[in-house]
Amino acid sequence: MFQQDLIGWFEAEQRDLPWRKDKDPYKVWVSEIMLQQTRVDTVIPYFLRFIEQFPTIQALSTAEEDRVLKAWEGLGYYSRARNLQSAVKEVHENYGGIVPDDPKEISTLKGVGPYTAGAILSIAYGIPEPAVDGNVMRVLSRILLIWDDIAKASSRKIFEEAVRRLISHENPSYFNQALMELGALICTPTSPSCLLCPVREHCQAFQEGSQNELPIKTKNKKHRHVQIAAAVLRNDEGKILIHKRPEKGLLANLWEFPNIEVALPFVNEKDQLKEAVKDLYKADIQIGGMIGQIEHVFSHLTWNINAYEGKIQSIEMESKELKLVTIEEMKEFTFSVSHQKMMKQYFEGDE
DNA sequence: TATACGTGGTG
DNA sequence: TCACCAAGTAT
Repeated sequence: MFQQDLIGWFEAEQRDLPWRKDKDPYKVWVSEIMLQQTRVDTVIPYFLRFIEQFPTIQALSTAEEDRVLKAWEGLGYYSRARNLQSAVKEVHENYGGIVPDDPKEISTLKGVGPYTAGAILSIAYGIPEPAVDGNVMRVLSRILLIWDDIAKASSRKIFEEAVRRLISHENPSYFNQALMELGALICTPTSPSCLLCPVREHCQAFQEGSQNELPIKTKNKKHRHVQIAAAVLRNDEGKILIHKRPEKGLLANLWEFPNIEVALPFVNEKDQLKEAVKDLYKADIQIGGMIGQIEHVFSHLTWNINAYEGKIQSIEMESKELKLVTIEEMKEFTFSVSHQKMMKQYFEGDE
């Protein structure tokens, strides 16, 4: 029987992962958010530090957002962290600190979409709800010979219906986790290990030899490139000017060095940056030499940063989004990896 | 429905 | 080198 073969394999072969130590709905929740579009090996150290720092719903709901972002620094998709804290506060205040076990209720929480709702409900509460991620679509497309394009949003419900038909009501937690684990370890995107697969006898793609043609997934478009000019600016005390990014959009609420998107060609960018800093931050600055050129690739765009050093002649510090900090203080603020690269270039050239 | 949203690993 | 990816969600 398919369910038995799948779950039996999972019981024998599952990886020893820190979020599998218990079924605390809060910890399951944190792990599922971190694992969105993110590799297991990357998540492990973040999960351990995060749970150590914020062990309970109570702890996370009362934490400073800046500390939460700092704990997330380097993990990417930072709105996950802010949505998680917002949703945890909601549970703390309106659900008595108990993660709801109802599909409709849990789905109203920020950052909890159809996959995460199903994952928490099945893993923490043993409720037979589908948890369809990329692994599950890949595995089931092969087992059931489903040729729909998994890149299309409309395909997910096809797989959810399949899971509703197949899911073990005896152990929905292991059933869902086993599908994902199988996708991660055996039924991989390229060159799946069908000869090691515990359910190959149930797999229609294996029977007809089409496992390498599935799943169907259309390609994404190539992304755009953006030219950035940025500067590490110090005043006569040696303090460095940093700026908090807007609360929406790319790298929301993270800190950065003053920078602009270069509209006009290369030659003027130092002047453009100087003028922008004057307008935006009411600062008179002098931009000096280049400290580095950084390419930073996001999922949907690439930044090509020309980074300069510079001096602050005068500045009106009014805005909360602006700070002059020492190098030591700077470590307390959350920066994107692109700006960490700048920092590194600057300090390597500073010796 | 399509696009914005990060990062580091990989064949 | 580089496209593709890895336990998706919000808008």
